[in-house]
Amino acid sequence: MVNTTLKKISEILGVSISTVSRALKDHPDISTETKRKIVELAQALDYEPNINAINLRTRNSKVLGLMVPSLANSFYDSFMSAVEAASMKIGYALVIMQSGDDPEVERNILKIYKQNRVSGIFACLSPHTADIEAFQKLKDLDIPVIFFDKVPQEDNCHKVCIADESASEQAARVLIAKKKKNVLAIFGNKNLSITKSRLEAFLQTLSNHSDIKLTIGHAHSSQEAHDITSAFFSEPQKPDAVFCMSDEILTGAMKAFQELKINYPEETGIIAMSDGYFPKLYHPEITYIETSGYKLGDLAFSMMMTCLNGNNNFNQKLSIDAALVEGGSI
Amino acid sequence: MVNTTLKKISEILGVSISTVSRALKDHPDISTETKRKIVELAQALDYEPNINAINLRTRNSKVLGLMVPSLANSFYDSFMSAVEAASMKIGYALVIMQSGDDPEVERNILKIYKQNRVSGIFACLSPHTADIEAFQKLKDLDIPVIFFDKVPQEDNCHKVCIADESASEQAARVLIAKKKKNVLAIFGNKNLSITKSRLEAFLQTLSNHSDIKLTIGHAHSSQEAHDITSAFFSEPQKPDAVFCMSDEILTGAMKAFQELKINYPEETGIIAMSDGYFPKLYHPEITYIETSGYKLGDLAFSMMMTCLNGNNNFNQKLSIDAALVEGGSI
DNA sequence: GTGAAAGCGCTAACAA
DNA sequence: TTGTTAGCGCTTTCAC
Repeated sequence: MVNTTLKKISEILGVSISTVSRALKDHPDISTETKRKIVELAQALDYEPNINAINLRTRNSKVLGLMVPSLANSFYDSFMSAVEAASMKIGYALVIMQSGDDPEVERNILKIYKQNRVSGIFACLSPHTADIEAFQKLKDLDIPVIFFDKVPQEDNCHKVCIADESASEQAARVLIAKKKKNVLAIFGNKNLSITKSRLEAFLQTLSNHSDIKLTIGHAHSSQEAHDITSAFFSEPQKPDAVFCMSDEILTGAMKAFQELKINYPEETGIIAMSDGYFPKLYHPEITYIETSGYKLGDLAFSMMMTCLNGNNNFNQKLSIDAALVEGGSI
Repeated sequence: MVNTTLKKISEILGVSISTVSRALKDHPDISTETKRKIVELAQALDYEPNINAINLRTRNSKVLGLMVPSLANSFYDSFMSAVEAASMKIGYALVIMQSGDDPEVERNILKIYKQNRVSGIFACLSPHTADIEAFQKLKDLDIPVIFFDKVPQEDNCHKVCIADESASEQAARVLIAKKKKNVLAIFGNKNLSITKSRLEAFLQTLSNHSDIKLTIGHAHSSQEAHDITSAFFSEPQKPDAVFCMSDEILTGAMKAFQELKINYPEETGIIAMSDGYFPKLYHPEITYIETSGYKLGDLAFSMMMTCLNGNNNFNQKLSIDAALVEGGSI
């Protein structure tokens, strides 16, 4: 069977296509009686407008693109969840595609978005993306791009991020306040800008506290975080606090805690940066600096709305503040 | 600026629109020379075909819909990840929308998919969805629907599931093999068919083992699973094994274990059904029956392909087998 | 209050 | 080998 169209309805009722179109939009010109008949028939025939025809005619689509390295990541999931919910609320559909951290796939995704004439794009870059020219070109077509989380260095673009510096500064302040003296701090991949900014602010905050012995580790996986933790707690001088830059690192460290039967917060404290899901899995719950994917999603979406409403000529980086959530682990 | 169109290219080159169209499709009719000129100019002008026009003209879109209760769920994430990757490979885009377990939102999503003239739909129902008539109507429009995970009771539809019966039967067999005598089994929401089938097979398998004392709990959240576990381990007759129907329940039970400092597998065993991510978070790792979202996604996608290729007249429920993964927790 | 007509960008049957 | 034409389903201006 084929979809109901305005033409079909107009033929059955013996009116013109434009009358049907107007009636269905509740146009004031159309008489109540005609309107009633048309709306009734449309309902009976399960009429749904063909979005493709509308987009073609009106030259704008209610579709947004969202490009992300991987769908299987709880931070991005909450980001997407927020964006999807907000989009649906205003009648936009979201086309989500994963790049697998491959710049070539990224270019391909961009092409698909262009072909689909999306109204805007949310993009989280792969660490290997050197060149954002393809993104910049979209400006000429009035397609706004909001970069999130992993954003480019360039200034002339829109980006939203976690306030990394402030967040890891807060974590460092907790360590100071709790009078920790021998801290193991585990960060992620050195090449990621997110690692760099978190590490830098962390060191900066602790720089005038020479009484704190600080050991920095870099883990590329949960397993590596486990191994690092394990190694340091086998030494005679055990750390009295562990800092974890991310959920991935936290789960690795906690597995080591369980393995070595380390009691926290008594024997040692632990603090993390997280969106809050994993810290609540443990008992006692982990104290963490909250970096919420939901909030970031909301922020990105409102920036998108600003662009879509024509205020496109600002180049701005917005950050969301992180807050300390006490769990009792330090 | 405005997008490049066939017309624009044809005007510049002084040829007809159809020549341009054919050249860009590498149609054999067009001379090599004309083809070269056209392709070059198209590239220079960043030409990308307008999908809306193509869809309108060809009456079919390369878009699939995927409806899921929530994006923030690791099982669904891996499902979506598999479906998205497979879709992209054959040039389809995925429109993901979350229902929030609200049947009204589900209806709305369906409407949007219909308006967008998607080629097919993957759907995971909310527990409250009583009536799948709206889905069945899509058959008339030749839009295949593949239900996954939470599927309707009806026979005349396509569905893919974890082999729930076999999976929970395997879990029960482990309990028997390990000679457990006092088992706490925590299941999910009673109204879900997934709970029903898992529970039924579990009970069935244990039915001729009257020496095993079995307590069934139902938890609607991780917190409730925690509370149930906590309560039962405060009794004098502590269980010697805990079975968790899902990750959500497992994490709740494990939090209780940590709180009560229960040593497993020594004091009590624990076994779960999971896709494997959460069981590996703990030490010792949790023994589980694997229910993989990726595999289910692949299966759903291949079923979709079958439908899209015209083999739509089968009503089938396919399941993927679950396997035991030993973690050392029981 | 309603209709006719043009056109969004593309494909494909038919003509030359 | 290339061009002409009609039409996909819709919106919107202009006319009556």
